[in-house]
Amino acid sequence: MVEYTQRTDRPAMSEWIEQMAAYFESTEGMPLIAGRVLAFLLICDPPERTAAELSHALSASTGSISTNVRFLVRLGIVSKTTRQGREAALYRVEEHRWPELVSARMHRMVELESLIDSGLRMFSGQGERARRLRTVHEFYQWLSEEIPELWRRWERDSRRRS
Amino acid sequence: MVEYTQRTDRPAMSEWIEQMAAYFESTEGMPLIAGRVLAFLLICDPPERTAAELSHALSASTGSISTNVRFLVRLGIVSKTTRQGREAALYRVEEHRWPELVSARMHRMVELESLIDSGLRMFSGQGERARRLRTVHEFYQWLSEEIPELWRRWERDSRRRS
DNA sequence: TTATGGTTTCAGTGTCGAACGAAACCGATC
DNA sequence: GATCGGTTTCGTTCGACACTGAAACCATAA
Repeated sequence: MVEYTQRTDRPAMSEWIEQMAAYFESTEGMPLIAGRVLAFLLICDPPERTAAELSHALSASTGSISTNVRFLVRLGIVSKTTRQGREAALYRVEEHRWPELVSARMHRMVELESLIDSGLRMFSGQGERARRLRTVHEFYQWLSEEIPELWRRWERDSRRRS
Repeated sequence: MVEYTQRTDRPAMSEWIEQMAAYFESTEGMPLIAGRVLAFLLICDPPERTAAELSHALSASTGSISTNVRFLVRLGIVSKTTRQGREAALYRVEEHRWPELVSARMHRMVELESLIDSGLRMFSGQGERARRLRTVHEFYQWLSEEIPELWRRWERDSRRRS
């Protein structure tokens, strides 16, 4: 008889997981299963799980778990640990990495600055064309100073807290 | 003989438009055509265009232009103006709205706080489970104070500039 | 009223990617 | 060696959605 390792206990728990997955799907474009794995790893006890356990707990195919877990590892929010004498790899969420991910997301937003910039150089001659671009550009110039500043502040504040 | 209203003049221009569209597709999940329309409206001269002109300039079907222009209008970054005595509506980019859009995007990121919060309440009993959630929660608590602050600063700085 | 741009609606097409499940693979144990 | 979990690879299915093009629609001008 198989001992299923703690399925998503109560309905409330699996509902919370679904909401998390839905959030990541809609705002980050993350596959549903990846979001479920991430959410589950945040609250499962013990915190380390094998791919097989994830597959059982979330009733997703082993194939899907494999690709999505790899996705999360590449993202940097989940880590894979192996031990000798134990064939199964263990996955756990690296929750302290969360701020880095959000930071990276914001930096990608600011990346648009360089594109706007090149457009501005390209059409600098024409007054009206440049006007609209300049308005957007001024904003990104401001933002691209503020965002790094924001994360320096986070470093400082979180260091102080601990 | 038909007078095409200024197709994407030089190859450099249409390439810039493609890069913009690609950016919005990859980081915002925006349809390619919507990104093209947005980019084109940022640099076209004169700045107001009819749907038919957009269709010509970007060689996209009128149907696609219709749906994507509506999408951009609903987003708030493009406006539609009609005049009496003129059946064609004119579209123009509302470049001063750009900061609002970026702000909205960031606020959606912060929305995760409430979900994490509810999870935290749900599992507050168990020590280990709550630990990971609390780490993430502390970050979002900090962030959800900083983000509104950031935009207050933008209001202030941009007012000063003008 | 009819004719003339222009715009929207809608059904159909093609593409992309999420998810599955079976087969292959890999390490460790017996 | 063979066996046994566990993991990855891979071909396939399925659904979503971007895009098209033609038909319907609408407002103005003749």
